[in-house]
Amino acid sequence: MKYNPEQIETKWQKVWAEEKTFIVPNAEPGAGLKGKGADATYVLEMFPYPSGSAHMGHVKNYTMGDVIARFRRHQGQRVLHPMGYDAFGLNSENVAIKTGEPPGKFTEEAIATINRQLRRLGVAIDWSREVVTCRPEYYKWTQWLFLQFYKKGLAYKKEAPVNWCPSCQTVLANEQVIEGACERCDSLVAAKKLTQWFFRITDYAERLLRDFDKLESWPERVVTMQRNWIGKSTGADVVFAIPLVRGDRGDAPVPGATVNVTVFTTRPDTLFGATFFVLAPEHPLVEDLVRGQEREQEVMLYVAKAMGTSAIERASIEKEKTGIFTGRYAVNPVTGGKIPIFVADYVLMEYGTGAIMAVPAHDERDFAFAQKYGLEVVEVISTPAEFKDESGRLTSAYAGDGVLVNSGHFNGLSKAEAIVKVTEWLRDQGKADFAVNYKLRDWLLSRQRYWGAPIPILYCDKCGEVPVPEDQLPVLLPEITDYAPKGMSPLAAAEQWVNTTCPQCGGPARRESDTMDTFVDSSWYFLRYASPWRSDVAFDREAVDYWLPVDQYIGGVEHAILHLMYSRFFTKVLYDLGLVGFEEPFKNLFTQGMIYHKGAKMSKSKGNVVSPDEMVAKYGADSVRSYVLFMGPAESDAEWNDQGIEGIYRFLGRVWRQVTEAVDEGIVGPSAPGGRPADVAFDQETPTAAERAVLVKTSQVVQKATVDVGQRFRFNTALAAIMELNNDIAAARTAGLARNEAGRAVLRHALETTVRLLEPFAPHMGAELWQLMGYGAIWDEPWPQPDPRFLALETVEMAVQINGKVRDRVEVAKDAPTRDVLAQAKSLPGVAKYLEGKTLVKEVVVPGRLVNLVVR
RNA sequence: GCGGGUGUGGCGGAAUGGCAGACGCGCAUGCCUUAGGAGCAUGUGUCUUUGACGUGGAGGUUCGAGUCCUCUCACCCGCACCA
Repeated sequence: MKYNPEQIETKWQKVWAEEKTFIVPNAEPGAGLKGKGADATYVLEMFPYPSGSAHMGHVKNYTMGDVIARFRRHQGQRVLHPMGYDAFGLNSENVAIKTGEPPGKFTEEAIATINRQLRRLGVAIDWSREVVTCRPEYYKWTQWLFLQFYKKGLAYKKEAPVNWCPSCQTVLANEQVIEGACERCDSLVAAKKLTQWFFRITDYAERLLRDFDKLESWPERVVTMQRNWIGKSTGADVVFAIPLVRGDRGDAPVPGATVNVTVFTTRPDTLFGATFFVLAPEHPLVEDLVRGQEREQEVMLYVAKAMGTSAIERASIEKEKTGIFTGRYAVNPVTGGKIPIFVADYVLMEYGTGAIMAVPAHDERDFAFAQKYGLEVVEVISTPAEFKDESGRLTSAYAGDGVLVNSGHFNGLSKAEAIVKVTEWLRDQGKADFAVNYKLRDWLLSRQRYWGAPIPILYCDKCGEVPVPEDQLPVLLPEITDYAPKGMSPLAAAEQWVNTTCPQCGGPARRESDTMDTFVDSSWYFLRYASPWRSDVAFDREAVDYWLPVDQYIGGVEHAILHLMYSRFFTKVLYDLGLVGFEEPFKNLFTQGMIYHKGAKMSKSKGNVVSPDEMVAKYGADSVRSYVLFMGPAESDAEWNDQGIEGIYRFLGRVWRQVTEAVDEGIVGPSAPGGRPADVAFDQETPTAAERAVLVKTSQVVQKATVDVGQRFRFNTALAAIMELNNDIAAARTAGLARNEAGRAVLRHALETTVRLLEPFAPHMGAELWQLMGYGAIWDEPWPQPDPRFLALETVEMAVQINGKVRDRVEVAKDAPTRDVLAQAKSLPGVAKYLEGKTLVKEVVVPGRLVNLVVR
């Protein structure tokens, strides 16, 4: 019987669908369950964005999750392994703009395609829990969650300079801007001042940092990336006074009157060296300071120019810093000295207060600026000579440690001491306080696009901003005909939909026409899986308590910040709202590497796409699944190799042949003697050396595969071990192990074990061979256990080294005493000749491994 | 610039401080076959081959280093004027 993957795979896929094999009910309601079920495991892969069809990256992602899910089921866990679609978003909308067809149509077609592909891959998914974010039964609850955030003051509207993508015709979150360009289309992002909706994620900055401790296993680099993104720095807020001058407020300034500006600094210890002051071009104070003053025109011209410069250009570090003197001065709060105020584009309005104190001696950027504009440089931290020229002038800024100098009564303090002392001193005068600053900005969630969940807010002339009452949810997307963006959401043009009545006063009201960022949809989908059928709540609390948090989350590293941080934020808010009982949604995270082909990421434009459908048609799902995991460590990027899958296909063919032949020979299968496979224990008194070798190999491979799959996620080495086992079985059969009953029993055990270990990777072949062996549902079998009696061979071959070089080998009993091993080793002819006439200095014996004799 | 990572045969990759190159691909030779992008067997790091050398490079620790430490080079990823 030839291995025919197509035939057996469709056969078993049908069985799994008809028998609802992988549909896992929730625990009985009210079964007294509180909290996570001891037998509950939640394995989740990031759900796909349905843009056409699944690619090899998806195949790898979902296969990996499937292997883990099937493995844990074998270990006796109830496994929640659901699937859904992140179905709102620009891709479908752009198709709609081109074709004029509703985006939902394209989306549903893509979903049907990916659905079919995943089923054809044999992924063990509970399809009864499918979640699709663009369907009203889902986005109703996205809107409901928005309203909960809104009620808590965590969703708010404000006017702010935002990132505008001129091509996508919508605003973007900070996280979606990569090097000044739109992450979707690479267009240069422009700064635009607009009124937009935000989530107050900055309120959670500290907890997002702190709760990394609550995670079990996340890749270090993902944590680091989030940490950097949140960008916490500690220091002080320091108030600088700017004396008013003639023309500021009426014509006669009150003597001593000032306007105060706060700056954030991480280096309050260097305050004595603050020789100038800089405002960002966008800083509102700039206009006030120069109004009616001599330099007004010049400064405002500079401001206009700076604001017209693209974000990338401005951010480019190579670019020379520019700036302009305002003609005004600020008072250094520690020295009382007047320092000039500049406007410069190296100061960013988005960070801190948009104003800085400049300490050129100890800050590289300030130093460069001071050099260019001939500003004073005062050393206040003792600086090593390498940073100075012969005359003792600083040649570059020194940011390192040192002792304070030129700093009045703080002289002699260390940097760390001074940071505290200077801040305290100023705090007592009301001029400073300790402060923490974050790089993280609030999450801009509104989008001027059609294909998203409408923001459930109304604007009434009388009542103002009014949330849509919960019982009126969902706010359905209206059907429209023109999807093209025009700088406003296409929804704004749907007059019938936009114009509505105010639920509070009954008067006319207009709907918010912006929709939500799709990352809102994906920030809670993992909760919906617990009870997607509930139409009365977003999720069933008891079911969520039972299944969540997610035990193993798997996806691409490209979501390290966006999706993963937003989901963490959502979970914390829901925790604060009392809606869930945990603060971190994903206990363990695994980020898989990408699959490349011909040296590049697969993409249609490069023409280097390997189609999963074609590969499945040619080699079968089992081969494709096994190959994507055999390519290399799952977390590494890997290059697709057509000959590689060929090799795996041949391997599966060899297993197939090996087992079917054994069935024909009556070694395994209904006609073979023996009981249930799980009971096979090997009770022959003394196996022969050949039998023992196979038994030992089997147990060792069970042990390795269990650790590799269950703990290390090293599927490639697990498969390699199974290949070794299969090779050894083949060799043993060739050598005549099947000659007698004992040998046949050993072979039977080894073959059955091979099939069971291979089954998570190649579930169809596993099911088919298991059936041919006369057994039932392999997916419900317990995972094989190694037999402790057969974890090591009776004798081991040890290397014998002289001075670290292998000179001979010795065969000894596995637990031979060191003394005997040494004696045997020394008597070896290949060793004795090196010992002759030398002094033995040291003897090292590593049991079971090697002997090292050090001679001189 | 800062942070993180990776460098091992012709290729993908294995190796709790203990015999470097498991497993797979490719290649070679032979067998089988009407045929082979099938199967089987054997071999396959390099070299000046009784042996020596080999994990990007240079040092170090150790009886012993791909693995630990120091320096260095190359490449990749993330952040990037963050005060």
